[in-house]
Amino acid sequence: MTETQNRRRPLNRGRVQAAAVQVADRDGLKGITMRSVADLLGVEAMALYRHVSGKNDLLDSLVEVVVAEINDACDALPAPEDPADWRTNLRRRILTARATLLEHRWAPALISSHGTMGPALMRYFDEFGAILAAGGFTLDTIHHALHAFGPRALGFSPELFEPEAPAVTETDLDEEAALADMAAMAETLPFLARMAEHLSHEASTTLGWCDDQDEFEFGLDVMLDGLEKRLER
Amino acid sequence: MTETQNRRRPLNRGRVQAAAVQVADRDGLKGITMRSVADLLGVEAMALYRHVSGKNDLLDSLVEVVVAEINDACDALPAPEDPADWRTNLRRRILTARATLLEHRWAPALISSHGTMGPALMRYFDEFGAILAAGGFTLDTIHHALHAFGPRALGFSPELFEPEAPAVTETDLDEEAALADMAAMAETLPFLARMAEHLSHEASTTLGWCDDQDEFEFGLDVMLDGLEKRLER
DNA sequence: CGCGCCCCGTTTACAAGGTAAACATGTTTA
DNA sequence: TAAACATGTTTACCTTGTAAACGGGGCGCG
Repeated sequence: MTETQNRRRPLNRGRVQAAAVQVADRDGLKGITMRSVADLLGVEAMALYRHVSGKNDLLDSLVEVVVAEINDACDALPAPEDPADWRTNLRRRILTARATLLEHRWAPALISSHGTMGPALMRYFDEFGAILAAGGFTLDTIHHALHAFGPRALGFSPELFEPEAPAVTETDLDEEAALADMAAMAETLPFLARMAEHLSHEASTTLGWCDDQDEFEFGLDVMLDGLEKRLER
Repeated sequence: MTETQNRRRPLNRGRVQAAAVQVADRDGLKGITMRSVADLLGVEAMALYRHVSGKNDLLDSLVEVVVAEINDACDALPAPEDPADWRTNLRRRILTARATLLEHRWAPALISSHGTMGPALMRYFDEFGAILAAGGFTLDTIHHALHAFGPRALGFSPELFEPEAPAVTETDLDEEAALADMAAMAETLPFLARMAEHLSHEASTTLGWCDDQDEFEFGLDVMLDGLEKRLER
């Protein structure tokens, strides 16, 4: 019966990519394995090599797949009311990209580690730059801005400190140890100690310690403010 | 004779880390292999496991090693003239960190991919935050700023588009093909086409297309400007 | 002094994963 | 219909991380 399905749907690059995306969505980036992707397709690992030249090629192509999705989402946006309002237009585009990425949590890491610039990425940046140009920035400034944004242009910012597996069961936050930590910290890390205390006091206002979306928008707006200052008039 | 040297210098965590750094400096991150590191030490791979709990542990610890180096460099800096001049002080610290990272080109990728927060990193951010605090920022704003800076706080910004192996020999920039590309690009990517042309015209001013250091400082200053605006008075 | 224990590196072995090469089978073309 | 081709399978190999058992030398304790 798997055979019947195989006959029905012959393999092709698109199906391989789609399967890889599915695997990544389920098991994360490390879950992507020639064999795991092949399994999902009911096929042997070596079969994939007819359609991708190797794992690297597959991974690179996944970046393009995701960015293509982003482009689609951006295309679906209503046309900007005021083309000269670069700030609103850029912000909207970036947050749209972010929304798409949130459905593929593994994508940021992939994008960061694969410095390839395919057609989809180019198109994204073409329109990105066009928005800035419409806002009155010079080509030079735009060029710098593209570098300055970095991954933020695509809607994510690499977090230096990601918990990965927080998993602190209630019972194991040992009060005593925590206090000892605090005391030690206050000595060697006076500032962080102050901040930790401050944050724990108002922790109730936000969900968890740091709301990713909030942090992202804060950083984005800082960037936009800084850029605005460079708009010569 | 290797034996003699082994007897002379018994293995320990520090030497393992140092060897790993050396390998990475030479062959890049992917060059770090239990066996390659062991080889460099004149030892078998499994010997490393007495001092490191696994490759992951080794890699994590390398982050700390590098950041410790950064901290040393920052400690060697003369004391700030004006503690309230957060902008100058922060800028100096960040650029010092960057200078250190430039000697370990592999470090940024490592740091980005290992979301661990060891003592060295904590110390770095402790002083980082302290500078902002001395400048008059609220704890909340500082917290946001730390997120907003992200890797830039350590002196690097993830480049979305890294050439990796530029390697365009003079003979193979086929004039004809290049023009065809340009034409095709002007159609589908009008903005990038404009920018490419503009940049190629003034390419002589900077070395190569994009000067990393310049780009970095531009982004940094944009960020600082944006932050300055959030300094409530 | 000698015996046993432990520190530390070695040997051996295996599993996971990428991929080359030969092969089989069905489809298309001459 | 036979040859060429496309597509997936089988086998096999290599690299790399790591578990487990081993060995030997130095040090403390009887």
